[in-house]
Amino acid sequence: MIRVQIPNFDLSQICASGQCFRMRETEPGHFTVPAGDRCVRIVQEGEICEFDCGEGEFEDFWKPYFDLDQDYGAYIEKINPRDSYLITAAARGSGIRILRQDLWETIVSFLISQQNHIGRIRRCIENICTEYGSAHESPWGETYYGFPQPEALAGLPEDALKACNLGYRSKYVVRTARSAVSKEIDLEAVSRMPYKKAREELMNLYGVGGKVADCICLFALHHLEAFPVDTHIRQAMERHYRRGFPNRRYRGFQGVMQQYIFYYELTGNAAD
DNA sequence: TATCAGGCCCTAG
DNA sequence: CTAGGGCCTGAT
Repeated sequence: MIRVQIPNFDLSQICASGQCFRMRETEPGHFTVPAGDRCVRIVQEGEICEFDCGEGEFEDFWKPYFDLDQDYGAYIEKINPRDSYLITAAARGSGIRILRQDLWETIVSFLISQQNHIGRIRRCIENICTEYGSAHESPWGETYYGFPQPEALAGLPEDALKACNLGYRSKYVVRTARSAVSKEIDLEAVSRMPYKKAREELMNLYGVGGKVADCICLFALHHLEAFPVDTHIRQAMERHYRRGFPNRRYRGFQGVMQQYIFYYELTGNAAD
């Protein structure tokens, strides 16, 4: 059990920010976080968190996963004080972190996310894990399912994942799994590429367009300059940044700002 | 009952 | 290169 104090860290916000579809708040302040074949339980009260794992695993895996060494207050301080919209959005989501999720898992997750609702996205991924992932025993005695490797999906017929409720996205996932297994795309290599190159490479995958590629770059590869534009962000841009988002000012960490805006738009901003 | 979700593919012009 | 139809399913 690891007990730590972390400023600008709020698991509820991260859970709702939609970067990770497997993370759950089981009861207020109690979280289960699956990642790849791992799983950890965390209890949060204010800035104090208790990670239900050993120190080695915390340092080596979860600390980088949640980007805990980064000072997000520093990002927030760089926001233009005259930009009241972004100031408000960042205040609302000040506990958000940009995660470092597994590349393969993130590719599949965001292939599934397109033209889809969050609830269904979660169910789809859950279905895939229980159907094709391997069972594991958690330290606290629960069995959970890991995320299946590409090999587990590459041999399926293209529409097999419709049984997991993916609909027309089934073939996107299966074909992408085949590309990974055949090394048509080298995920190891992609993970070492700079943003633009990685984005370009990912867009060669069947079903991966610009928006999905940016989500993968941001939420798995930690390219903070990636700025995924979906319908919510597009609307926010039209309402608040008619002259374009000030990319110059936030160069290199626009993705962090995107998350503040996305979370703010998603969780409702009626209290403006 | 229609519309449209955290898009992308494909085909026409 | 740009525009527009089609696509699974389900929430509203």
